Amino acid sequence: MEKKPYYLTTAIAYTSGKPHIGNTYEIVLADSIARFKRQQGYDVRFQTGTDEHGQKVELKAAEAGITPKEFVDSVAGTIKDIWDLMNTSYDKFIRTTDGYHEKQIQKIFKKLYEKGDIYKGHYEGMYCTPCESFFTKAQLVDGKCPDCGREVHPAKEEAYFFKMSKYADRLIEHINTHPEFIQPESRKNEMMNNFLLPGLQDLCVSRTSFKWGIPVDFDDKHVVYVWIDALSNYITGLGFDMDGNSDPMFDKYWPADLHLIGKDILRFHTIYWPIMLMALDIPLPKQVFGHPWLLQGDGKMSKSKGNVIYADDLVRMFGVDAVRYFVLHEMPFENDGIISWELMIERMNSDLANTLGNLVNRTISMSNKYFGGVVRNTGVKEAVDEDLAAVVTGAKDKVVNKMEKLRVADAITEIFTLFKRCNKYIDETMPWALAKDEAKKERLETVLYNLVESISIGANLLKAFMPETSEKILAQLQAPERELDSLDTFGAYPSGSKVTDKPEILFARLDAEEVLKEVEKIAEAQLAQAGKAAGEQLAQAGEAKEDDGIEIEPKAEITFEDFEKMQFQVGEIIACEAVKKSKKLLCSQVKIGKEVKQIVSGIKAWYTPEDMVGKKVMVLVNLKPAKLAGVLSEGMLLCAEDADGKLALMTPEKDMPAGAEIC
RNA sequence: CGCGGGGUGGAGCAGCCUGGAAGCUCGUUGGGCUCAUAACCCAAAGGUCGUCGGUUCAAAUCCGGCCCCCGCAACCA
Repeated sequence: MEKKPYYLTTAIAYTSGKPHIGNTYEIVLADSIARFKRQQGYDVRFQTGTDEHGQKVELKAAEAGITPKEFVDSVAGTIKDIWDLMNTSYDKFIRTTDGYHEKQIQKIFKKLYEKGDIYKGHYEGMYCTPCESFFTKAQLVDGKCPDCGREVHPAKEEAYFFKMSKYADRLIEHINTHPEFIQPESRKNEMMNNFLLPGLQDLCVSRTSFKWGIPVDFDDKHVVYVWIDALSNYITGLGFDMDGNSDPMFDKYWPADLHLIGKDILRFHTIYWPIMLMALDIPLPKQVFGHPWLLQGDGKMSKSKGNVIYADDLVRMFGVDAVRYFVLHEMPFENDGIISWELMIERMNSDLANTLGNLVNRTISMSNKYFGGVVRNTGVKEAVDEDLAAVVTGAKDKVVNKMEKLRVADAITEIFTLFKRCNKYIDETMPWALAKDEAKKERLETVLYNLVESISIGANLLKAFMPETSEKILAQLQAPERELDSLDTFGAYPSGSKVTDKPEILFARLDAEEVLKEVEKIAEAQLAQAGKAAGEQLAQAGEAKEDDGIEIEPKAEITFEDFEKMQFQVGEIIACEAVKKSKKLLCSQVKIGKEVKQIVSGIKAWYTPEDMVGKKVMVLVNLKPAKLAGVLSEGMLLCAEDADGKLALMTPEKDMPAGAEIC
């Protein structure tokens, strides 16, 4: 019988640095789905990879003093190592710097251009000539180039645009007629209401401001911008060819059954990508699942706080399958999940060591103790056996149903319900009591047989999620691997088999204190590294500071003339209110000399309007007025900002009258 | 009135679409057991299901107002 193809992909990881556990979650989730589908008899193709172009990579490489290619080779290697460490079974690891990919991107771009869906236009904004860069007004720092601090001027940059709106109606129709297309469904409204229904903007699909990208072959000033480049990996990785000479694999696996991505890039996958495919006359993927994030409980992960959790640290301390179990189990379907070392330890001890590991261990020990390891089904049944068998044989369908809905965490829970039932069965039957009575010996044999059989079924179900553990359990029980479909029948364990005489501890209980001590060491190492990097930057800036001063990008030197252009004065805040419709803005009336200026500032998170009134602050007064959230702002209140983005207003050290010049 | 998600025993979550005895995991307390990794099994305590109001014989669930939290979008001059 021909196996049904199943093609699933993860997002390709951006090669700007080492991925933390949150990034790693996606590949593990995808892997469990891929393995499960294989178990169900599908011909699975599972693709992942790296997105390697773009300005950020170009900059990071320059900082490191190596070529972009050298940089991405190194980071892609790290990413692949972590994917392999997590024991993920991808069939294809694509890199957007792969030759075949780049070639097809150029063809796709050209095709879209010839078709008229991509046109040459202009990107308007503020241009910094020396930096050859475009900025929106919002990106400017004090009206100047954010990179070099020099003057910018309004200009147009040539760029290619994709006519998104042309396909919008077709896409809306498709989403409405395919409710399963966007998962979870709650996200569907967000896409519709926010982007599709208000009308799509044409998408800028090329850049001239950096070089590290795939050149547009008919206009080599331009490189293809991320959308077309990165998204297309899903087809180029199958050997798609724009000229019609696609690899047979493409016809076999496309359209993809599932794109598994983070919820943050849902928009690109449910709007831009489908529209691109429509323009190319390629069928759309069947489903896009925007999974939630795995977040750290105590604030954002940051290297400078030393609290970044990486997969390799976790694996070193807990083992691969424990980490797989944790990320899969802890992640709910729609909301973000939380990871912390404490939670990790708790799961490890309670679920893995106690419920599962101990169950396997006590079962094997009893077999050895009472029957020299030989497990026989003597058929001496009692009523309790039926409930056990019902729970055990019912697990398969439950797991299949959960997986059908991509409820991976729930699927795992079902399997552990099975193991818990086994523990209960031991108490119900009390094998140690049976062992004391020679007449109950055969009953005892059946009890142990039932346990071994139940655990075998559970272990087989566990295969997709914790492959190594599954294998270990089956090996210790001398149990054969079984087809998924057969796991709803009880009694397939070959009677008379002999379990191992030396049961290996599957998951050792961990002492929380000891683990947390290790964690301290990791944190210190991270801090040291962050400190080192910071130190280097400080040295470069030539202004070494004490304690934990923060570093910012140094700007280019300015002349006194430049400085003189700016006028700073002391202002007194005489009234202040929150700007409605805005989360961050406060609108202050600032008395400066005789004048009163209205100034809007993004400091609502740190000051209440009441706090503000009466304060004397430092004001940049001759900044060109602008509207913020619809409110006119005629200057800027100066603030100090720390690494976490906390702000503090600058106030004169001694009392000064409103209007006093600051120079 | 930009879009969306959420507020359920100490912690983390399910239940809400398709109203009808408030559930799961962990933790706590008491008990049981001794095969096992101080594990396993049982029981108990603990919740006005954010808040106010409406519909209904009946509301965590449906409807409306309000208060908080979190994403996205927009501006953090």
